[in-house]
Amino acid sequence: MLWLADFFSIFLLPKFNMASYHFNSIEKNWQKFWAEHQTFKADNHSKLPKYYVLDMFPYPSGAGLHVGHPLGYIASDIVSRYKRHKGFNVLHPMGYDSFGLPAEQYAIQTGQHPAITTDENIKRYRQQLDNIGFSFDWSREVRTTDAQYYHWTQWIFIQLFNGWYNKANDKAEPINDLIKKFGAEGNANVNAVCDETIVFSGSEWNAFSEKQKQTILLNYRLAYLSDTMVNWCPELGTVLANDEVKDGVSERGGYPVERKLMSQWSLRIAAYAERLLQGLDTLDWTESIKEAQRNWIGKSEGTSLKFYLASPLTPPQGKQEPSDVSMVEEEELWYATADKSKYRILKDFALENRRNATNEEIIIWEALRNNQIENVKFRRQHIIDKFIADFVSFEYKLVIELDGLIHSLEDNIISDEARTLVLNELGFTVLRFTNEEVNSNLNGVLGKIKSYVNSIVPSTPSPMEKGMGDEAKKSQGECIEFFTTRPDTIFGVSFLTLAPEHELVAQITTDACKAAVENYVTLSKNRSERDRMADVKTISGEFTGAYAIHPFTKTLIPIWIGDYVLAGYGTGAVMAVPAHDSRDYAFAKHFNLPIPQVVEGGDISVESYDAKEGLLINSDFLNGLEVKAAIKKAIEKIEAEGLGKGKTNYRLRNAIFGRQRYWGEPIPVYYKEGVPYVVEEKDLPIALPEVDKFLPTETGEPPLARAQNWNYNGHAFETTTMPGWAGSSWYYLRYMDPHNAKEMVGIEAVNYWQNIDLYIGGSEHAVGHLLYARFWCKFLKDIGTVPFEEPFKKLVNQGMIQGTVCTTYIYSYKNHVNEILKCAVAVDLHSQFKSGNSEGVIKIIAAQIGSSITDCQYVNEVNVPFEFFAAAVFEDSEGLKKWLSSAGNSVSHLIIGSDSKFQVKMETGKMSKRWHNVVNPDDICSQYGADTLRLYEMFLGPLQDAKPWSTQGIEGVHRFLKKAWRLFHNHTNEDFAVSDEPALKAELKTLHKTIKKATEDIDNFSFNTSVSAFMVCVNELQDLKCNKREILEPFIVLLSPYAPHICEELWHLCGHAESIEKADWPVFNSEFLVENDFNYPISFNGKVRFNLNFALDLEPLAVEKAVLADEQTIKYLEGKTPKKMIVVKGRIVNIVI
RNA sequence: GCCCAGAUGGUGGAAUCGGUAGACACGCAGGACUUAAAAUCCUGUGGCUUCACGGCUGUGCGGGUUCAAGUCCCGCUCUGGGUACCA
Repeated sequence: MLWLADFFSIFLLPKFNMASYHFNSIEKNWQKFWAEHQTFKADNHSKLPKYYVLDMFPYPSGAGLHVGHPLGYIASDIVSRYKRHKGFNVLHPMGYDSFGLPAEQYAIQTGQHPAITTDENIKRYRQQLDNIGFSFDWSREVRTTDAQYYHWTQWIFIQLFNGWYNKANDKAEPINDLIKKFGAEGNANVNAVCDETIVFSGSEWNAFSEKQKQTILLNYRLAYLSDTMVNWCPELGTVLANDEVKDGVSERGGYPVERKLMSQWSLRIAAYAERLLQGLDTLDWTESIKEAQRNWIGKSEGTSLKFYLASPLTPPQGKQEPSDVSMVEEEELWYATADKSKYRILKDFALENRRNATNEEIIIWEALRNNQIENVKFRRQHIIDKFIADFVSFEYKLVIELDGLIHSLEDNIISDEARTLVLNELGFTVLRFTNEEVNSNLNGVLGKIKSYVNSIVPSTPSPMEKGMGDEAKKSQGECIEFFTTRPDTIFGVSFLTLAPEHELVAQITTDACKAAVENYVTLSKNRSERDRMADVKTISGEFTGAYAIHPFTKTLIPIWIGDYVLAGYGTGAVMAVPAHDSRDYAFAKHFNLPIPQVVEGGDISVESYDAKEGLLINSDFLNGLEVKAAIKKAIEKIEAEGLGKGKTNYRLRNAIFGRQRYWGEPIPVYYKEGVPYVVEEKDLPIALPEVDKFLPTETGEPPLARAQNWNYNGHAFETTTMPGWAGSSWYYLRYMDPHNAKEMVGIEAVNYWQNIDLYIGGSEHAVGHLLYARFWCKFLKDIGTVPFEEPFKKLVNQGMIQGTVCTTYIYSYKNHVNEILKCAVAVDLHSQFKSGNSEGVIKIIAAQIGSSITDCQYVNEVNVPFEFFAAAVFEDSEGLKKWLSSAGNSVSHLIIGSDSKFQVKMETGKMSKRWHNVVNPDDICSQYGADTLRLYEMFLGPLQDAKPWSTQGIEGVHRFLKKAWRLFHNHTNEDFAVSDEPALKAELKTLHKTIKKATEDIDNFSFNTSVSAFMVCVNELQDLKCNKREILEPFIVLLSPYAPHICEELWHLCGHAESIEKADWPVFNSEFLVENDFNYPISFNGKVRFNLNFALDLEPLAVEKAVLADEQTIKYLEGKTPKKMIVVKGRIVNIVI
């Protein structure tokens, strides 16, 4: 193919075709010219209006660019070039999102440093991009893997760490201000987005140890360390964000993902939930992307609501006391006072100790519990710092220890003296008693406690006493809290459902139901996330035997558990209204529970009526109200009675920010006594260290733990790295000021360029990248780094260019001499095999191979390169066999279809190395030229639509360029020939029609239609035999954004020394399109029969008269009188008979 | 299930405001030039019907509004994308 083209260009064309269109040399020349003249360099100090066009920068994968990548880049390039013609100072940069998993996976397999792989891939990408002639300002290139770049990614992390979200001002503020406030007045009046509401005074804050302060501050910081349930992917050895997990497997690689509790860096994106939601309304994005973000943020407004239990809580196990603090609160309390790094272990020990209490311990506890001694509240087996105290009172800062107890690991190592010392340091007094004392002289022991308690004044509530606040005391733990968006349906509640994991399940379950409930809980625990997701239809649950009291009707409501209720959302409990919620309805039907209707509408005997419309019935004080009004009234009543509060829930979770990976930005954090600190800004960047292997350590720590001297002034560095989206969340800012060594972006640069006028990229980033980048932008606005709140004003999603995926299936079989062989088989056999008809498959294979087959097994499916196939069939069987064997699938036979051709299953799918269907744009460029590729990709259809790649039609576009070229050249000898004669009216009309269309189409991103307008223009000019400069020069300016090389060449042939890029966009003049008359379509009852020409200034009445007088009209009227006549000036005439 | 987008010739698609459906291109058929091929150019090309003029029909399906509907409204079917026991 190639050699033929070369042959013609070298030997034939120069001889006979002096000036034909040699795209290869033309394109190379101009690409060189643009690079040498820095034609597309953007100026930060221009007086011109600015226009910022951005493409989503690519991850430089090993497969190189495929024809799908440039689609969006071509569109943005057209807009950039157009805007330059229109007199804008255009910023159109490109870079690489070069941290990522594939390079690291490759590094693990080969030992090759990811930086090397990445560098090679970038070189290849750059070459491919250059071939297409983009007008990028390469002097501004950024790479997320550059230390000069991730310096500032780390800097942003530090700002997040040093920031907290002040709800009062609805913005992020410096943590130092918060610390000052804590010191002055405590946190009672701080309205922050934080994890826990610990209340302390200013003096208490000042009395806290450094460690305690830091622990509390972590609850406020926007970048924080916490124990979170994460999506752990063992195969990849890392955690994944929610949007990186699809259907229980990793989006990249498709490996299973499990839920795991880990200490992780997270970003408090949820603080910005409302602003992220509100901001969407101001954006020029497609509705579907905005909707996807709204769903992801998942705002739901409703109310919290308490149901009191009908009977007091029964202890689930003999030894566990009725608690006035629920287990959750107890755990939170532990967490507040415990050493976080040891918390997980300690918690288990504490629970274990409680369950296995010694006799002496039980004796003391029976005396201390329920405020029996001097009304002092004691807790048992409570975690303080690294220790588990046997008994503790926070008000009196008193710890009571019994000797002879089995302590936790740490306790065994550290002596009792040391324990006492540390506890004293924390402000506690320790009283020690031996088991013998307790057994022989309990009264003496209690007396000592009493006299101590009476000797001191109890302290005001401390942070440790969180959970002992008024609210907890009032509730007395005997209620269950719910969240509902439909408080109006409160009278339709016929049962309550708790998640199987709900904390109260064990405590409320009656003995009669205990076995079944425990069984069910175990069952749901063992069901993996994936099973639970896959199996949505099966309804399951158990009755706990317990009842709650309806807050208004005071009737008894049974409490069930069911795994359709998620522990992680709301309160993990649902007030079930089966008549008006489809899931509750299904549950009620399945277990035969009542379905009382409280909103009019629908047919409750068939299905639930979920619509938020209708009048309330059977609902006491809500009767007769519309749903909306009823919701309002119900909330008022619930709040008035102290049963709950109007509340807004968001589905948006805080973003986990750490990855147990090597190839990412190091998190600029070090640990001092287990407390995280950020490094000083002057020490940035913290460069990614060298490691011997890119794998976790033997002890399971991330790869960075392998690095030598991985510490900061002797303090160990964080070993996790940032996730892939860190670098891409702010890269658009760095382009504005890419070489600034002092700041991430200078204020002057960001004030000039502002936010992005046009952002083009794939819709696969709908929630991930676009949401995170918006979050960071809002944060950067809060801290004064950028002057705008939304980074991307207008977003256009280009559709994916899909490839063809060809699949064949491999079977292995044994022949008559017991040899094991393999054959590749057509699709129809595979479907038979799958449906269990292996007998039939064996028969067909045997018939083809011509021998008896004793055994036949399906082995796997193999994707075959598309280039082997013309149209789902394959004739070169030896070639295919060869390819299969080179891909590791040696086959002895191909099973041929009835048409004696080998058939392959063909589907459209993603273009990827994996499917062997990547089409390289370089091939198109060398065969047809970059201009043809650019025009063709635009001509394929609307930018936003997904389309399978095919080269049919590319000839037409190429032909068009050749035609355009010929307009400038003499027909006989092909010399350049443009005339300076004035243009004719018809020629000007064609030109201005095209100016109008091309201008409007770019503004509407309708690039396919403007390509067709150019074709129409060239066809018309060709018919007019037009070679006039007055027409052709403006025309190539119009065409140049699409096909810059050929236009640049023609522009210079026309005698211009400067780049066509500097030419002004032609101005449309409507005068040339003015028509004096119009060929009216004359229709009868809406059917067009013929046309009549009238002057356009002829009034409708006159047109009507003239039409009626026409003999054709008379013919079609067939003697009837028209009932009505419509004349639309310049459009149509319709006669109603 | 829910949300969003869409459905037009053999194919990709056009019709931006309710006003001649199928622009432009591919493919196909026929022709010109040529020893031949390539390249280029010309003609035709939704379906049915007719020697022809023409007629009928036609934008996923069924209704409706209108002088006029691919376009607006109601009810479906199917396809693509997103999302999910979110209370």
